[in-house]
Amino acid sequence: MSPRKPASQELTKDMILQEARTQFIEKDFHQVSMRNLAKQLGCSHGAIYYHFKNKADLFYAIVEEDFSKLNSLIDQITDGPGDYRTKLSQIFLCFIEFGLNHQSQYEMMFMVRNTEVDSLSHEAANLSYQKFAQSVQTLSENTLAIKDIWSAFLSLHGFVSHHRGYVSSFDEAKEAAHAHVDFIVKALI
Amino acid sequence: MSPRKPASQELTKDMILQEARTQFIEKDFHQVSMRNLAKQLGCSHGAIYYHFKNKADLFYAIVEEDFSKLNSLIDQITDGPGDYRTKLSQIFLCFIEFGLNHQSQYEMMFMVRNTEVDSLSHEAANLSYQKFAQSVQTLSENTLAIKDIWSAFLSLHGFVSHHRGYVSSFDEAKEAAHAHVDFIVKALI
DNA sequence: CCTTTTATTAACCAGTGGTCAATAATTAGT
DNA sequence: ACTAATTATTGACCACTGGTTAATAAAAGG
Repeated sequence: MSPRKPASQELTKDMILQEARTQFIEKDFHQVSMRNLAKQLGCSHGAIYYHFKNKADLFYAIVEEDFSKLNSLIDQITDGPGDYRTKLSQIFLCFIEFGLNHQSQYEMMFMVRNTEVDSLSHEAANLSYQKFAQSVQTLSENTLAIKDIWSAFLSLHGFVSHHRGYVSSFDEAKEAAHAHVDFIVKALI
Repeated sequence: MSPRKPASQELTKDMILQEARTQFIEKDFHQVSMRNLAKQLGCSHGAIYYHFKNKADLFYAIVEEDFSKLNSLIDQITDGPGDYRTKLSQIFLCFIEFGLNHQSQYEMMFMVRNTEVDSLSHEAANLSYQKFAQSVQTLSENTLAIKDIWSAFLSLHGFVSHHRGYVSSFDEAKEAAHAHVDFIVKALI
């Protein structure tokens, strides 16, 4: 009713992000609506627009945060123990695991073709690939061709983008993922 | 104004399909709206629902027709001249070419995860893969493992689904496509 | 010529992302 | 403590979306 709530009930960016994250697990970017978020948060949908420029901006904040975690994971594997080939497989599996355990984020980063989202996620997706490619490259001590690394990435992308929606987590596609990674490594080495 | 137009101006399924096809080249399933189709056709959007059950039904008619062309192309290559390895590459390239020259159709068939569309396209996508897998299998004289054929398919899918939206036709990704196909064949044989 | 079938419209429904003037709660300044 | 400025929220609005349906005019059939 009142145009501003008392301080104890005030909306924060974190509250919005938390609710958005919750819904983002079950639904994708297009299925989560600002109005339903507002309803769950007990505010009007207009209030969200005070904290975030628009829908893409809100969800990109989530995507960005999660993808920085993926970069850390890749670093951990690259700098960790194990031989070249094992590490390579680990990175590939890690990418697939991330994609299937953060399906909405993956979709927004690598699949949504949308003028609103593009400006944000296009750059971030590129950066994420750079990270991937650089790790693979250094790991192979520059023996791999750039175009082959790119093909490997696209092949991983194919696996994730196909299974998205058909499995609810990486575990359900674990075996298939291992087989696919073996396939890619075979082409690569 | 009048509730029914004179016979000369009556709407037909073909007119709707034609307009939908035109817009489907430039926009994807979600970007083409029934209302805009109607506007271009000079009718009310309700009229379209007399000819098609719903939006998914209308666009699936287009997708179905185009994908049967893909199946024919694969057959042509399989039964045509050339050695095993050349044919294999040809089929892979053909799949990519089709995907990038019919991007909206490809998206609806293999990428849209939507309850309305799923029931229709899920089955058709499966059938299309069956065709692909069977051709590759017979071509290799049953020397290839089923899981490897599946991996090859997913790798092709990764190429198409990545380039969708970034290139406007196969030609713009021709070189990259050849490199990617070589990559896949390397893993396969 | 009358009746039935068929194709169309326009109003309607529930939903979407996004904007904005009005305004109440909070904070800053004196 | 009082006032002025700032800040956060609402709810009405806009222009869209897919989809449904009663009314009805044109066409077809008897």
